[in-house]
Amino acid sequence: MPHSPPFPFEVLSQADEKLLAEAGSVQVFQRREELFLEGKLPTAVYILQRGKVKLFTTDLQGREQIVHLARPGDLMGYRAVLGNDAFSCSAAALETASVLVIPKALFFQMLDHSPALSHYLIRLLTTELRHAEHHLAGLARKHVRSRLAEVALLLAETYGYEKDGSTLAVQLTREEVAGLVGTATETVIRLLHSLRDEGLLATDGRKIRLLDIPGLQKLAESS
Amino acid sequence: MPHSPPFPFEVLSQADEKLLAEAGSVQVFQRREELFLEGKLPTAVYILQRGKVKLFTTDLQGREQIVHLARPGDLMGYRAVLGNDAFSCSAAALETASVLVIPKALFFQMLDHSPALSHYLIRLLTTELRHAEHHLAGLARKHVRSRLAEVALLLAETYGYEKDGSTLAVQLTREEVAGLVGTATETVIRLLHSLRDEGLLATDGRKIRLLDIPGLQKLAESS
DNA sequence: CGTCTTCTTGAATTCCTTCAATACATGTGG
DNA sequence: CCACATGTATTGAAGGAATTCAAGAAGACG
Repeated sequence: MPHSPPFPFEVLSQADEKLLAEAGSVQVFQRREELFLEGKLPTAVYILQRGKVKLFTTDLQGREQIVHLARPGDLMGYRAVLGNDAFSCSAAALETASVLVIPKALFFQMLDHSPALSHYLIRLLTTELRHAEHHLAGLARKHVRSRLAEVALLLAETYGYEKDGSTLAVQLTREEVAGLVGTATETVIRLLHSLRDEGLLATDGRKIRLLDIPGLQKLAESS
Repeated sequence: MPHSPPFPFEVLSQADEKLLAEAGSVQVFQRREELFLEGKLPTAVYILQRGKVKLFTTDLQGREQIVHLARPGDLMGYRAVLGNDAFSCSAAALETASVLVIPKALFFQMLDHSPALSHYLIRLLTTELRHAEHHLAGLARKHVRSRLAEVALLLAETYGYEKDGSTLAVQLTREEVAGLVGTATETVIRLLHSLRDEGLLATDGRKIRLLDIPGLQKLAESS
């Protein structure tokens, strides 16, 4: 369900934009490179400019639970900064990503004299919270099978399709899909096959084609 | 994990406080009475003054998933209002609750000329989002057994204890506990017995006494 | 080409759900 | 205050869903 409104450079004053250009920096991360780590103290907020990034927590057994998928325009790390707290999750690039890094002090400065930015942040947080709660209610009650269908639709909604109009424009390992669904890698594999057998989707390595969206939606709603 | 900072009347200007006194109204709800319903359009935000309230969604099979427990000082329904959207969950009193009802227009008015209120809301949303994500990661991966231990600790953290210092100051039906944990009522019953047999807690009807908090914490962390 | 990661499959087991039946509690109207 | 109706709690048994472990195949990558 993560699809937050993109960061609105429009809400920034000219002065802020200038500050940003001076104090902010653009960094590039390759697949698997980490932008920041769960438990560390934040020094900046991050705006994704190009590429794809996953936000995830790691449990004691070393398994990843992905809590958010970011796309260009998304603001990351701002919760730790706002709450003056350690990062509650880690962030890593899913594919080459370029990121605008805004030092903490600058972010607060901008926040202080921009009511528009405050209001934007409130909207953003509201959206994310709604998604988190929806996700939560789903995880608690639905079978893994339904959740997998939901994740397939989520990926489509978040990153869209290739030119063919049906192949997901993001490629994840089975393990990463498992981290999204909240299940074991083996279960993802078996259930992907099961959904394939029912004609809901097709797989080719890490490529996934959605063949029957209404069918997937129905499955995602059920159980 | 819901324990948001209480609504700070201090951040309100004198003018706002006056408006609130004039346009706001206090309503009392008995146990099971609903403050608002999932899917309906909001007309107000709600500040809990006394009592306990659950926020929950209902799935197709009619099972409730509790997404938040509110306590005095908590603001409710503000997300639907902010997002100009239908309520994403319902709210019902767990015990007699008195609630300050603030009409939507008034809330926006207050928000518009109070940066302090904006900043407060940002903090509030940040806190709730962190809790939601933590809850989410837990639900996805942990066994029901661990989640039940977590819920017991959550209830203690949220509503505290009776005078004896160990009995939870909130009484829920087994079904409500199941709605918090995300499981079936029967499973809650069986696992409560199992935790009792291990000396982690004791039950007497709907009263629950926590006997071994470190033990419960250890269990909640694991699996 | 060989190594390392990722993917796949099978089998056993655990955990949890569901259904069904019964006990207990609670509260209401007579 | 009792009798009954309703809602809640409990227990057993059967079945199903998903995890775990183990082992092998396929793919990626230097």
